[in-house]
Amino acid sequence: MRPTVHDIAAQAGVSLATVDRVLNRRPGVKAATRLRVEAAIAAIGFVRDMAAANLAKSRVYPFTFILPGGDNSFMRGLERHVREAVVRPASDRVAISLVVVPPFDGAAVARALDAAIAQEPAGIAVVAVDAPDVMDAALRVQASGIPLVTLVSDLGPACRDHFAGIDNHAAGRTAGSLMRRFVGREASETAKVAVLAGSMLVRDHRDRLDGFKSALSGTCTLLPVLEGQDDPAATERLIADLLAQHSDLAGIYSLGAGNRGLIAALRRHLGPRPRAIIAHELTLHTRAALEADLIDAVLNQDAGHEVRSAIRVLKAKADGIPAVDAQERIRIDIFLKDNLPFADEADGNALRPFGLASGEN
Amino acid sequence: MRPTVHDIAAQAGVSLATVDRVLNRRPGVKAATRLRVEAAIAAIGFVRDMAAANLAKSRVYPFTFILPGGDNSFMRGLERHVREAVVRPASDRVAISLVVVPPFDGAAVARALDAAIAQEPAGIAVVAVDAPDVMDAALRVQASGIPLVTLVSDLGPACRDHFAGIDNHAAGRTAGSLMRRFVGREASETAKVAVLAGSMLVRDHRDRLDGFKSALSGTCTLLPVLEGQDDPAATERLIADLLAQHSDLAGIYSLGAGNRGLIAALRRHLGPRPRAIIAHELTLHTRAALEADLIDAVLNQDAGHEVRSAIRVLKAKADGIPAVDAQERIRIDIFLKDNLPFADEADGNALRPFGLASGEN
DNA sequence: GAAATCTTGATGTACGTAAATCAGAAATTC
DNA sequence: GAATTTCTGATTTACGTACATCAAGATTTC
Repeated sequence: MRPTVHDIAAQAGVSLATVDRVLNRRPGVKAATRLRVEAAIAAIGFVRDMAAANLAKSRVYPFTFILPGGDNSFMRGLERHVREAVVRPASDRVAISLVVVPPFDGAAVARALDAAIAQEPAGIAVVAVDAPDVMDAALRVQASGIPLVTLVSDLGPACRDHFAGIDNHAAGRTAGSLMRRFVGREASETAKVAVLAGSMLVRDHRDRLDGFKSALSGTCTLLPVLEGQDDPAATERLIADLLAQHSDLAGIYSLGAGNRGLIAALRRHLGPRPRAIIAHELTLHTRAALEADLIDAVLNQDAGHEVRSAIRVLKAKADGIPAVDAQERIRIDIFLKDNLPFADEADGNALRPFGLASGEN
Repeated sequence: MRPTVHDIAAQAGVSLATVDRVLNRRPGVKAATRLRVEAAIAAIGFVRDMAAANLAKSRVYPFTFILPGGDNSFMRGLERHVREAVVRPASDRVAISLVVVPPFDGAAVARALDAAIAQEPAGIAVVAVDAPDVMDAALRVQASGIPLVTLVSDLGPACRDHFAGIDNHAAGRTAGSLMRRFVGREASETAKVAVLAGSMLVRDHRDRLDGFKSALSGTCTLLPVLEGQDDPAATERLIADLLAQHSDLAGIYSLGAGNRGLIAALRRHLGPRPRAIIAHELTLHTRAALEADLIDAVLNQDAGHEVRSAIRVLKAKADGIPAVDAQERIRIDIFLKDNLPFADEADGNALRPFGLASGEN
């Protein structure tokens, strides 16, 4: 049996009340006594039962999550993970309210942030849009003393307490390394590689492109970046034109959303496809494309990890404990056809048993 | 505030005792009443507070973990994660005793299993050695009604309740796919690829080799498999000889331990190294080799995930709840130089704050 | 030496659930 | 209709911690 507060009291020869005062840093304990108690704690190796402590405190952490709406598969998966966290009771004592705003609408995000401030939550997590009014709203959040975490898409260190997402420059480099190797050395310098982005206005996409370029660094010829604006039909046309014009295209890097259009164009395309197609985010679509050999690799950020990490960080901030950033670094997953995880782990289409949280990683 | 058992009782118009009987599947409740209570649970969206439940149960699950000793970096990382679970109090109520046995010693593993049986734990996890006496001991464990989980290395479905490890055939296929693409198409058929194994007597290694071959399927010429027997010096000589004899070697797949010898040989080697070097398990050594461009890719299984998964499964078995296998599937991570996680996440050389579990993913 | 302050002990309630006990009520059997 | 059996209610204790209150002892202050 693990030692309890009673054991500390016995060991230190003090009362339970005194142990409690020491443990919870309450005043009214002589320095000498405090040392005795702390020695006893160390001696018997006491660790506070957080579950019991939280139960006794019956403290709840009201958090607000702000996500973009729309039909982006990744965002919908993210939303599912947030909803899962909403109903998960596991010693978390977290009460999450979820706000969905129109996608790519900075003003809407800013309004949602201001509305959240009024609710006085213990923390806010937001999928940010890189716009001035959002940054202003973020500064207002911080000014009101509410911890703020950006999710997936960052705003820069000045506007938030923590970023729960991947290092997008590293993701771009990873894509570049894969591209370089998949394309092969022989034709490398003359090999044409295209990049498909949603919009260069989003910070993540810019970072990925920078990383991609730096990893490729002169081994390939980069065509001008195509911007699909997250519109499947437009993206499909762009890619179809691209394939028609460059029959010798060596690779495509799709660094944002818009995979549906890309995949549709590839599926329709006759003749040999480029040697290397690399995309982001494992969804039903990219998964199917991987399995059908339409795509070669998918880089992924685990939405579930990001949500749980955001919650952990917010809780730590709310308690005034510094978050251990190294622990909260989100990994960049690489998936080939061969190492695909089960569908229900990757995206949000399978239900879990009632009241059970997912297997934590 | 979240609804509690009291709210269910009020809503269903029954007593607390009856709610408890329904919740904990105790007998003595009429079918009709049970339905009423379940309807009330669904109606008010009750979810059991697991922290409080575990506290009240004050149940502990004594588990025994049996790991191989030796200086294998991966196994030491695994041991660290087990030790971490030992001191983790978080609502787990798990009491783990850790047994370290000599590596590659089937008899020792069998003895440890029998010794564990005598302790009557609620479950046993073992890094199995694929030997007849181990299988016999495993069967004795099962005969005594103790749930058994194999960790990292399997024994086959007949001898255990669950395997907490990666699909090694899939891992081999993944390595094969990467190899094929890294080597390039032009020289493919004549490209020579070597495989380095610890010993073909271990099941995991055989599975990986099979998967590797199937993914390569005639696109490369496979040299005879080298067996380094986990001896760094011997492995280094093998690789040095290999590099000397085949100056046109296109790739090396190191499918087991012995990476230290491989890396040492590569570091000493003068002249161009093979285009593609792929190894298993992210350790300090493979990490450093990746960063130094001595290795191109590392496949990894997350030891922390495996340990936590094993604990979850053992607990579920102990409670008579069927484990949800899909949730417990361990992923095959691919790491390039560019998407390396922080050092202390990958292997076991950084200490975590006292009493804090790792981020779970 | 009396008053004020600081320190400690003793005790009780609370959190949400588990589990046990005992007493009735209802349904079933003969 | 009496004797069983099955079901349900009421109540209590416990888990490990937090937190508040009151009393009393120890120490300091003037």
